Amino acid sequence: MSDIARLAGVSEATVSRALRGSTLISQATRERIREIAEAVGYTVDHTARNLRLQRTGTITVAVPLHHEVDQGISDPFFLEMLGFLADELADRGYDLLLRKIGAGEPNGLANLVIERRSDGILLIGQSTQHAQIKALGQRYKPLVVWGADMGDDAYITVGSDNRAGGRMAVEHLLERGHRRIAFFGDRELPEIAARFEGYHEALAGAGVSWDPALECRVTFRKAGSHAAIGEFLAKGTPFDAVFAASDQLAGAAINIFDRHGLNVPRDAAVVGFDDLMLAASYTPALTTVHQDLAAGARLMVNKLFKRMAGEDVRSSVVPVRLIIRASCGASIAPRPRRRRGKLAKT
Amino acid sequence: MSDIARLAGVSEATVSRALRGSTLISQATRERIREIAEAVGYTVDHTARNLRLQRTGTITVAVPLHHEVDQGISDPFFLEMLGFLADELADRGYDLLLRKIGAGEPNGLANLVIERRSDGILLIGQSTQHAQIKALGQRYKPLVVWGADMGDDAYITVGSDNRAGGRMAVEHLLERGHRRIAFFGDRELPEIAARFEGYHEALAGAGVSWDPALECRVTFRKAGSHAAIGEFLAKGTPFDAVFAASDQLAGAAINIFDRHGLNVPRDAAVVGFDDLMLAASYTPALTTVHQDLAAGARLMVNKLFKRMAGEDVRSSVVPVRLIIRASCGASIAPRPRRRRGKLAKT
DNA sequence: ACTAACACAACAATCGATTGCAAGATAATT
DNA sequence: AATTATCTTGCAATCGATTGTTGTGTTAGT
Repeated sequence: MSDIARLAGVSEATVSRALRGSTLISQATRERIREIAEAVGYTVDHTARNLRLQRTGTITVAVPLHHEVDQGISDPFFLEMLGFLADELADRGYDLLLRKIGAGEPNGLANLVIERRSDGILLIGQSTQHAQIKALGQRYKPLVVWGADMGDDAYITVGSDNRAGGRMAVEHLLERGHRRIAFFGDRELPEIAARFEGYHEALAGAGVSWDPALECRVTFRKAGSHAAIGEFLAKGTPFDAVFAASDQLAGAAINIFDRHGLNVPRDAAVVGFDDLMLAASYTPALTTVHQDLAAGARLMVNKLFKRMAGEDVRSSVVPVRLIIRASCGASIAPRPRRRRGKLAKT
Repeated sequence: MSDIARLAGVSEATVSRALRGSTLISQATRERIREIAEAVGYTVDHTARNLRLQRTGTITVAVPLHHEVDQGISDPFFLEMLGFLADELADRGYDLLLRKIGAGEPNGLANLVIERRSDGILLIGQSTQHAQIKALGQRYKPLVVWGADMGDDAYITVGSDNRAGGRMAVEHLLERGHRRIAFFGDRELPEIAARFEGYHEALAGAGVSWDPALECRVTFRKAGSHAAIGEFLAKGTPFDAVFAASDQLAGAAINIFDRHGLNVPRDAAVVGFDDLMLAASYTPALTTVHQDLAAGARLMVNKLFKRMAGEDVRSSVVPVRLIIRASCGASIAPRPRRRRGKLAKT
């Protein structure tokens, strides 16, 4: 910057003001300085700027990991969310700092704050860390969490209407005549718990009594989910449909059913939750509850910036809708047989 | 920090040295200062520290987008890679700054450098931007790219042995008696091109002539892939197996085949590439080429830090291996039929 | 007892940008 | 012509940490 000042024959102060477009500097010099800066390829040093402005220009996006999954993030849901958040933050000129919060590190969350590396925190999911998040939210304001509203106002959340989604999914299965609808998911996670509530509500609304044996408590960990679903099948509980708490889980379920000789949707209908991009590419394509992640990300970022500005904002819920595809049996096409090696046009 | 200095009755310089463990400070005062810092909950201000040290403590991880996919990152591959990179960087005390580089922004890559926001750049994939990356690599050293080695030494790459992977996949199909093996993928991407080479090599090695009609140029974009695969089927080119350039694509192919009444692996075997966590959950489970992303991420980060230290390092290639699952027909189990609603244990 | 050697700790400059206040230059008013 | 008002620009402090150099106190050697 001092180079620019020297070249332009003005002080650094003038350069700084000119480049920020301050009206204190005359139009003429402002443009002259801009041209010089352009010519020498100058860009401000963010580190210095941030130090002076007492900010970081960065937002932390943290992914809390469940205790079972300490090795890695596996759910593609995170990626889709991350993509949308990256866009929203980039639009506002902020950087995205990515962090993983292992359940093993007791104060992983608290560290985010005391390290002061970012101006705000976006948490993708609550995992099983509601208590820690709550503690953090009480003393740290620029925090927005994607997940379920826990009722207390300890921290701001943005999340899908999980209960409604669960209800819609199960009502659809009920309409199609299914009565023994299993629930696959880990109710320790707040969002999943809400989806379960919707499931339960729908059953109750249709006068179908719920058999606890229809619940398969399956975690998100890959090996765990396979084992849990296998055990569920081994128990032999009769069922004719499954509401899986995530698309990933639905996919795993369909796969394991297939290995056990059960066809979806013929032997059991399956409905998922998330509507990831790959949900349409599962075989059969997944009927699932669509979450509007773009809208969710925008809401999260908007709320975060409002909180950073000291405004008070409240949690909000993003509506969901049911996407009907093949896995619930809604559109089963007849399956002609073809001889291998001789495939004509279809 | 000045608070600590006052409390301890020493100068800020001493505090700084004590906290960094300098031996210039006596053991006694060092510990005393540490305790005080601990007590008042002090942590260094990274912004100030980085300014003084002329670094940022941050590594940019950038995802170049193909021109077709400007709306979002969709391939779960990125997420898995990202997770591993996050771990590696965290271990070294560096932050991970995430960026998307749209193909629409001509100098999106160059901006990364002139903005000086990070001490180094990791690029996940080359997309169709080899020329830009090359230009960047010539004047900016702390850059490591995940992808295919392009022969010229314009920039350092770490990547799977795509050619060998393609060869292994196709050799396996050949061994199982398949002869009309289609290739699904977008050869404009360097990695995919290498996989195609392996495919071609394997065919040549087995003395099987290649029919150009067996190539389906399908991009990664969801809608595009569906359309392209549909067209391929519509053309009616006979085939008995598919080598898909990614797991995601393989999944889409299986799904579309299914809609057209073709069963995998009965009517056509499918082999993918990546071995994403979800590959095992596809139905049928995907035979695919496993990439060791953990090793790849470690290599990338190691090389990057070496380059940042001024050392000269070379590109390297990570070996791959074939994972055989059901989609190539290797382990087709008989499929008993069950009546819906009456599922006994299996 | 005097000096050399050494261990500690403080001073002050530095990283690069921002900004309140003061001062200089120019134009306008009486 | 003198004075005020209006524009522009510069000075210097500031953000919080790091580090070369200097200064002080202690110990050891002869």
